Amino acid sequence: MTETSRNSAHEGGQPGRIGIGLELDATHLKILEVLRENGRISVAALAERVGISRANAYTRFEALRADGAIKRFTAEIDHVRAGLGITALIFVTVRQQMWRQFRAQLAAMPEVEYCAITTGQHDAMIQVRVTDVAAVHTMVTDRLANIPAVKATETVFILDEVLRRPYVLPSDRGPGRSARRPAHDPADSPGSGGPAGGSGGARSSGGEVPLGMMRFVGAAEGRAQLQRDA
Amino acid sequence: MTETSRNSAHEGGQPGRIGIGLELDATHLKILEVLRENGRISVAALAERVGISRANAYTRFEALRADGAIKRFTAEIDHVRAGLGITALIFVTVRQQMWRQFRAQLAAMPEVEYCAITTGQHDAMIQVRVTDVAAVHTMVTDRLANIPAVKATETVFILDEVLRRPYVLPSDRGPGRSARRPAHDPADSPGSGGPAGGSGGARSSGGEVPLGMMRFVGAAEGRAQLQRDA
DNA sequence: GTTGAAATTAGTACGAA
DNA sequence: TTCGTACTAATTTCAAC
Repeated sequence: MTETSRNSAHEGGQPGRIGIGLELDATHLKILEVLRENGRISVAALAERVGISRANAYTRFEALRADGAIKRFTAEIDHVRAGLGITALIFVTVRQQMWRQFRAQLAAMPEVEYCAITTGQHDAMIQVRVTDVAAVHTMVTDRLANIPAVKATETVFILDEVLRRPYVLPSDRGPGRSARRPAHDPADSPGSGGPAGGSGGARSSGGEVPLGMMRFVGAAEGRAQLQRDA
Repeated sequence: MTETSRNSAHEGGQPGRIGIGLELDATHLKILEVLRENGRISVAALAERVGISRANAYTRFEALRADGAIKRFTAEIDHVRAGLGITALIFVTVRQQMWRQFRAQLAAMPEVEYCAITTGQHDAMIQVRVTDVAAVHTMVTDRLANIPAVKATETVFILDEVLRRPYVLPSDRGPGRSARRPAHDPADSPGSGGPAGGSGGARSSGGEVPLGMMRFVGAAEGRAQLQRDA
């Protein structure tokens, strides 16, 4: 229920159908644009803001929902007012072939708001919200340390959340640049084929990383099985 | 409009009033609980699910909105279906006394979905969503590198988003544990007073960090002025 | 894909407990 | 404060164009 979609996989929509199920046109994107800023707007008002008829808005709204382009509607809550003033990032190194266990344990931790599998030095990044700094320490040393799948952790505190956009859309880019494929020199790509298939040469540097350097690989050993493990 | 609230500051609610403006009781939390999972629920249905009258639900709903506990309602969008299949984290080291410029430049980058100021090796972490890997490279080398405030970057790709909860609430914890202050030994805190006032001793380690180690400081030089700079 | 009308539901205001 | 009810306004649905 709380699991998000895989980057490269579908999420239980129509079984057998992997790719896109709905071709999003400019109007669809416009609807998403309005909806991400005001998720409680009525469809009637939405139609007016987008510039289409109400019936059309209802049809498209329902299509976006059914297709999965809109996953859910949610309220953005002020964590500080809700009593969770401390936010931390915990970078986790996961023991190989224990991803499934790691995922299961994560689901049982209510203070975890976000978890992503990453390339680079660590294997996963989790964001937690707790009441005080001590709770972070408890979380890392007591709860995470007791998971066999967790090999090592590194914790960082979030001092300030500068920016949070309610989901980026390709239409955010100016009309001059293509949304599908921004203009660039095709020769200077660091690696083609996407990160999910990443298994290129190891370029792990120890100290300060110069501008633009990417940690593309380094902890990919246990990640190949990720696709079928969980 | 897209700026989120400071961890330790208010956000333009009632001027002069810093702390909490509304004491949240169990019913308020219950409302938030429902609303974060279904932001489009009608107040009538909300009242029924929470177990209060409609009039009461309207009053509390409005109070939560006015107080700022609910910041906004938004639609969760499937970035892959929207055409932004690549997600990356860029860790940025910011040149001292250039935070204001850094923040301003960030606002002009539509592909940035989230940016947080952190403790640890780097100063900020930004999450970007783009169409392909090449766009990440372009973003880092062309756009970020041209910001004088940016000293160094380190990029990591997100292979999978395992978990995303629509905002964690203190009520997520079981009823046995206190929401305000979880039971723990007060002596084993890594540092008291919260991370916002962080200026403790430097404990920066170079290689693999053992379990539970925290990068509490290390790049705090330019961060003290953060409170008044931007 | 659009417009317009009917049915339903949502939002407001009030007095009572 | 909270609840219940009645009133008003809006939204959603469904029809025909």
